Amino acid sequence: MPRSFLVKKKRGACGAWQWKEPEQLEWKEDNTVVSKIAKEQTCFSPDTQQLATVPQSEDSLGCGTEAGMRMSVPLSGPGGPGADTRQNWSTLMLRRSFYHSNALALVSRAKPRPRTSPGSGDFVCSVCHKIFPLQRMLTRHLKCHSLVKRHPCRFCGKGFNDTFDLKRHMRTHTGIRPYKCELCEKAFTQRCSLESHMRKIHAVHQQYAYRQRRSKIFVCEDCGYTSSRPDEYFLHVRQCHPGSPALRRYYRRQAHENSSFGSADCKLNPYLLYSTPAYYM
DNA sequence: GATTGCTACGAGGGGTCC
DNA sequence: GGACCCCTCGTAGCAATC
Repeated sequence: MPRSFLVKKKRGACGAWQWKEPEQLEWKEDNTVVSKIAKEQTCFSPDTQQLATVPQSEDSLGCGTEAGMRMSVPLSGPGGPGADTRQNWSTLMLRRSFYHSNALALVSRAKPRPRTSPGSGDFVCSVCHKIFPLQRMLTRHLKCHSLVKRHPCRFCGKGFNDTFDLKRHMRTHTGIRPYKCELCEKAFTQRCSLESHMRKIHAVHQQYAYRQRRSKIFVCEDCGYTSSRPDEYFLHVRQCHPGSPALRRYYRRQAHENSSFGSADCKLNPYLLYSTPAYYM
């Protein structure tokens, strides 16, 4: 039984949000989920910076293939499933406001435009006219204009463009809070929440520069175990969750490195585990 | 009603793999 | 070059509190 069934959901966090009926979702063969909300979609006009309702066919949902951003804004589902989450998780629905907030977020994000004219070598989004220095950044950005979400949540069906976003979202179901305050008993799902808490409640200011990478912590998404040491983390995963995808990724990497260095079985060597750079996982 | 603290999430930046 | 992975910041929305 997934731990998500045991998560106590604050009504405010989810109940007030609007969800979408599951039958309004279509699961594609590649395990992506796409809204079946049909004929009317909300479109953000980059020219007027306003939302408009436009007809839409599903064919136009391709990533960056059509001019104009399309966001689905289903308007049904009074009350939402927030009150039902404890009773029937199997009918969890996508939040209506997920799409709505997406649209609004893009409206708000459309305002700051640090660069208005592309230089040579820049890549411009044909939908929102944002400028990116690298092609791959534009390619990835175009996914946010698409309704196709390649990483669906197996609990609630909500889709994400990024695996990290999905992993982060899954903590709302599993209740795992890896970021623990050392000065009180509180724990948080995200580092920024902990840092905000430390700053506001304990007046502890982080000694990090803007966008500076923090010290890596390893989080077991199966049970919530955390460690700042990769050897401890992998030993835990190997002992408690031998089928973990994280472990399989680690083994793959070890196999790759073994083939490079010609060494024999070292994937169970804790010293080698410890030598694994933190960013490998 | 305003403020505060927290949750959740979108999305850009960057490193690495295939 | 695209995909993957992980990081960060910014912010909307909510409940609790003032």
